[in-house]
Amino acid sequence: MSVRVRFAPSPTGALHIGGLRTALYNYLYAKKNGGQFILRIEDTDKYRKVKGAEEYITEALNWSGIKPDESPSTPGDYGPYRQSERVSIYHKYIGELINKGKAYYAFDTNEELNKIREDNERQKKTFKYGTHNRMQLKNALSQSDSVTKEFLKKGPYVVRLKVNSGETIKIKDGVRGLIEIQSDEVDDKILIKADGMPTYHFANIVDDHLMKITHVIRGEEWLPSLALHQLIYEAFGWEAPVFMHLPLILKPIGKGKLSKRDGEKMGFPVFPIAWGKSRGFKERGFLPEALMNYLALLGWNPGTDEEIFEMDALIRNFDTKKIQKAGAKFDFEKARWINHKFLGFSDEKVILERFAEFFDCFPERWSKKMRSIIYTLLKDRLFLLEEIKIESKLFLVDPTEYDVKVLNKIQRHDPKKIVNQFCKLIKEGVPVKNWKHQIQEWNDKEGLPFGVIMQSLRLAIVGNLSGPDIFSICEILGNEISLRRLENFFNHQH
RNA sequence: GGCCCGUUCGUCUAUCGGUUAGGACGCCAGGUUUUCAUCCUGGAAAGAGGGGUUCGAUUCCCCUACGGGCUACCA
Repeated sequence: MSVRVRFAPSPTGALHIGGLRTALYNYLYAKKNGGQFILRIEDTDKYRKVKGAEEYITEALNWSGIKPDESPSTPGDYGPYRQSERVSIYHKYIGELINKGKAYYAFDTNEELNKIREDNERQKKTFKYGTHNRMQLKNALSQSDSVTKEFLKKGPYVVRLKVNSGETIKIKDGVRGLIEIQSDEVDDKILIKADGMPTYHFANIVDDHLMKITHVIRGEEWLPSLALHQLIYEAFGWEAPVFMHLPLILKPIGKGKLSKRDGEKMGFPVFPIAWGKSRGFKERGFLPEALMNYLALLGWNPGTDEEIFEMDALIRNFDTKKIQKAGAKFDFEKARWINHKFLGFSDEKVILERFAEFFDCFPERWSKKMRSIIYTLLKDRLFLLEEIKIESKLFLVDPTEYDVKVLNKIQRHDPKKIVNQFCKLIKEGVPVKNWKHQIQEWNDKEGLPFGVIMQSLRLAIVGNLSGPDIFSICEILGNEISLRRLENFFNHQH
């Protein structure tokens, strides 16, 4: 049987890296086993549905290089599966469960149940709709058929799963091994809501069955629902897929799982691509394959010391046996480092073209060749593509201030005199590649420490002592601008 | 509170009962770069605690502690 996996997000907002990682693991598993990966939008909650979220998910996955292998068979529809479009299917299957006596209608209102919940809480008890109290509540089991019929006519109603008492549910999890849960811990969960929509639990199982999903790889937050899901499979008499629950991605500092809001708060992205005002990994200058590499390593390892993997290597090496059990804290620094590595071995031309938006800070007059030269000069310094903007600033803006500390340190060697000497070189038309030699000759008489000469030049050209090779900078700047900067320094009141 | 899952350097992790507990990020030091960064070399840094099982436990079992998740007509 061919491996079929799915990623099933609900469109309640942007996908964050936790969800993305789940998608990635599913994708890797499918590709590793020559199976199919499908995308299913779980939009059964019309109140929480967020406009644009589905499009976001599709785009984010696309950017990440995770492409679904299948679309609904509806003509003209190339999008993902949507549960909202499959409501009639769920209705058909809930009928089956009701007929089998595995599910039943219930009529308790939200208010009634909330009141009981509150009362229970005051007594420090947990309310569970189930064997021990369902006969005291308003449903098809506790009422006569004629009363039920009337309620059904009036509506609204829900459908609940009938969970038996005293059973031990045993399920094997591909990551965690055998998990045992007492059926009394599972309540008679609602399968069909009052608005006629299925709950996640029900739609999920029906779809996974119908779509012939063989492996369910999802976040650990679903582990408590596992028994319920197993029970639904059993109620239908269906074979359950293999479950694998992934450890959660945790906040880098503080408590709890990483949330969508942590992004802006902590200064690192949590979304693959921009969502509203918050910039994503894409906008910060991550190569998608670098992000995938980092995400893959967050909760999984290849069992070797190797850490840098492109997608095909990820697929080749992926092994669910190596999935971690404990939650992992998100580490932005490491993600940056991996991106730096990818930048390091990526072809410059490809970067220039594929990530053109990061070179928008370059003036139009700069030729292709010029851009390439500058990027090459900057490349080793970059961790994120967004840094190009800051790193390239020194080519665009003449310094107006000079690092005072450095100035004080070299003052006694008369940096102006040194700078003036470089001015002379330019005026005499000496090419940059000969500057070093010429200035050394000049210095034979002066006897200055060579470091001071270099520092003076750098200070005059960029204003401080950081940045790439100063001669390369002058070469790129050209004689005119270099001379201007040197003269500015010369005329500056220090 | 109840239920479930988890626990190796600060972080991500390796370890099929016997290891000087390995690697990576970050950090520190040195080198290269006559700057900074990159890069290279080196260093500090870990088995939550207590009981078992065993000739021997980081590794297997139990308890405690701590961390996480769930506890909706949300997913």
